[in-house]
Amino acid sequence: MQEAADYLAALNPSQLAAVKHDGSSLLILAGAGSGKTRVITTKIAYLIKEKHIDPYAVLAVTFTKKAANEMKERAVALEPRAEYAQIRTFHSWGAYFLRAHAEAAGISKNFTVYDDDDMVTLLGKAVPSLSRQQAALAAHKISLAKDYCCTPDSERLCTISDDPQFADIYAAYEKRLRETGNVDFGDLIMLPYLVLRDNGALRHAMHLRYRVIMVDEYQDSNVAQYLLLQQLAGVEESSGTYVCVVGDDDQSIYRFRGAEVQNILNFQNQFPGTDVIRLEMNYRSTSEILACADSVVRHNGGRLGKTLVAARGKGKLPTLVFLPTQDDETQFCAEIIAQAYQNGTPYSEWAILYRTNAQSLGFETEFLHRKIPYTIVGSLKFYEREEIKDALAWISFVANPRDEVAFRRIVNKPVRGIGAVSQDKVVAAGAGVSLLAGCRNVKLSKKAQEGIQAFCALAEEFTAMLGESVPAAGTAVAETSAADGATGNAAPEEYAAAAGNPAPAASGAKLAEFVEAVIRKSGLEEFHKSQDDVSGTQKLSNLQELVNSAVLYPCTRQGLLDFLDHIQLDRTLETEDSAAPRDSVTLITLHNTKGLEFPRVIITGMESGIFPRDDKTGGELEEERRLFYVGITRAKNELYLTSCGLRRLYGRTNFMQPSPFLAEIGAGRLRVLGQKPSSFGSERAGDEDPLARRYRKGTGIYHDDYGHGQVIGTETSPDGELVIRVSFESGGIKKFLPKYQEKSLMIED
DNA sequence: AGTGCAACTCTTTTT
DNA sequence: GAGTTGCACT
Repeated sequence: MQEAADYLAALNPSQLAAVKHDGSSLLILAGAGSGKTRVITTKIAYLIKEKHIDPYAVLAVTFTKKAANEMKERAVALEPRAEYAQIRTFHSWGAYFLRAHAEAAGISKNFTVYDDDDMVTLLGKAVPSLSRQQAALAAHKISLAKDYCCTPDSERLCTISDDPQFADIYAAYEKRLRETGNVDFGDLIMLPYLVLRDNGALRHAMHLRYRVIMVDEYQDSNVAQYLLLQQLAGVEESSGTYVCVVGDDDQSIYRFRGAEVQNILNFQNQFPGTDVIRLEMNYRSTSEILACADSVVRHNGGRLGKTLVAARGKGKLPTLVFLPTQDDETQFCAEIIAQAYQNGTPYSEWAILYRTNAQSLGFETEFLHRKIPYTIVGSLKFYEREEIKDALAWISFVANPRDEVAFRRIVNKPVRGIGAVSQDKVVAAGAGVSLLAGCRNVKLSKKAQEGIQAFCALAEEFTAMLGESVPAAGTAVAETSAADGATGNAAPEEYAAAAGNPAPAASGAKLAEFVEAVIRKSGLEEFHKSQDDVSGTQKLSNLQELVNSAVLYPCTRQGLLDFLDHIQLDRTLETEDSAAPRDSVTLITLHNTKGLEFPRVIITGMESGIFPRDDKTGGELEEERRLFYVGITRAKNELYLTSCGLRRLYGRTNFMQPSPFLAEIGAGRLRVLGQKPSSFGSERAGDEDPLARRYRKGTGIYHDDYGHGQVIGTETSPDGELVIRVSFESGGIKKFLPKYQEKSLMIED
């Protein structure tokens, strides 16, 4: 009892109301930093503790593995029985459901998940007339269609693509995908929805099972997820399942991935009788920072509306810094971080935020130079590396020999003389059944035939290692103890030797050894070792990293599938390994900051065209604005915004104007440093510029890229520097900034 | 089938 | 400017 009082006493009145709420659906509008996770986890604990809900009947879904892990951890800390609640990502729940109901969904129970690249590969084969780029575009559209639960025959497909052939392309892709037995990410949501929609008994069983369903970050859910939630909750069937969604419409930033803000805006209509509780007390940021955030997001229409109240003090006024160039920007950031470090502020208190990954480069260079440790979040993706995808393809193929994409990836790597033509023949012969059967049934050239033979032998050997298709149970038991001994020594060579025996690997073996054997025997190790030798890459050690990550899984088919699910459904978890310095500055895209907080934040590149991008209008512009809002609300104590007058973009130097978002923050909410560009109402720069004399109107110019030309006019850049306009004989008119580009501007008489 | 060079195109990306 | 794609050549 005492314990119960304690964990509830930590809540403010609205949080407590959200935890105790019952009787109808609930929408919790949780502003940034309002203790959202605390509310969800406390509610889970409360339901189990106080309301005697069976933990097994609780389903809580999030969007990222990280969020799911954190939620589980914190709920279990409050109530140990929460261990048995289903707390997972939407997609991992989908995978779990589909493994149990593979047949109803029309897929293999040994399915693996195709990522975006795999989709493009498969689509390229399903519709060969598509160029690589067309295939990539169509694959993206197919993903989007699935995010909206549109099948190829759906009437709403035209809202996804106006290409009249799109439905056929989509249908061809689906046919080919079903032949592989695999699914793509969209299927992990859409297929469970379709299965439940069409199977009343199963739906009813789900209603009986899940008495409580909670969804986190609901503003980033897509239509398919909404439809799935509707089926699971049995809204129209009075299932009595309690639904609680938590989110913040102001932080919806994944529309381009199919997220539909309307889900949260319309929740009250879609789930009749919904109560709404707002969490508006912000425990993260000082009030000056929140004032900026509010003044920005206020410019958006169609909000549910929320006003954050700072639980903390006023704090420092956020700072806006105008800088001449992007190099000044990186230097400025490095400088204030280094100075703060001198005064005892750890590097880890700082985060540098940018709109695009490409912007990280300058900071990396500068920080390297100044020996400021940094960590880049989310740029290098472990699972997307060639060697990792190769190894995973082999493993996936062993799990599911209908996997065409995996087959094509590995069958001729290293070279076995099996070219595209031979591959097509094998796939045609084995489609929908088994590509290994296809290998055996197909007639190929002598060279290709030999290669296929070697490939099949490998595949069969690896399959045998999973310890199934055992001829006699008795031998398997006998082999178990023997192999256990070998495993204890963990010597890969020993295992390899043991695996050479006709008897299958035993149940005690670790999957890591299987993965290692696959990598070595398939020739991938040798193949990538030579790549390392030539290009100085780290492919071999990356492969070793993959082997290590399999150590916790048993060497069985189930262990293998679990391992693949883990990899496919937790892709953010790159190797958080060795190189990461303990105390370091975080370099991160604005998107990736969602859910994070830092004592000191610098949002860089606050320039029109970069942030927001200049092609953004209407709803998309509002999404950019929300992204800015997310960025601002990451800051606890200090916030800096930087804006450059000149930026290199795609190899060209461009004049930049300050982001329109800056003007939306009212005057007086920012301390402004640096030279204000003219558009912000600054006085003109001084009169006599020595450069102006050299580059007078009429001056002849020779430029390496553009040839001969003549200065036809001069003006002043946003930061008061001389700008010349040059008309070239070749036809274009270009602007130059002599101060920075003098080297490429030769003066002619 | 593998290599080399010219041409293209550049967001964001939980799963 | 850089990384990638696609074609042509061997």
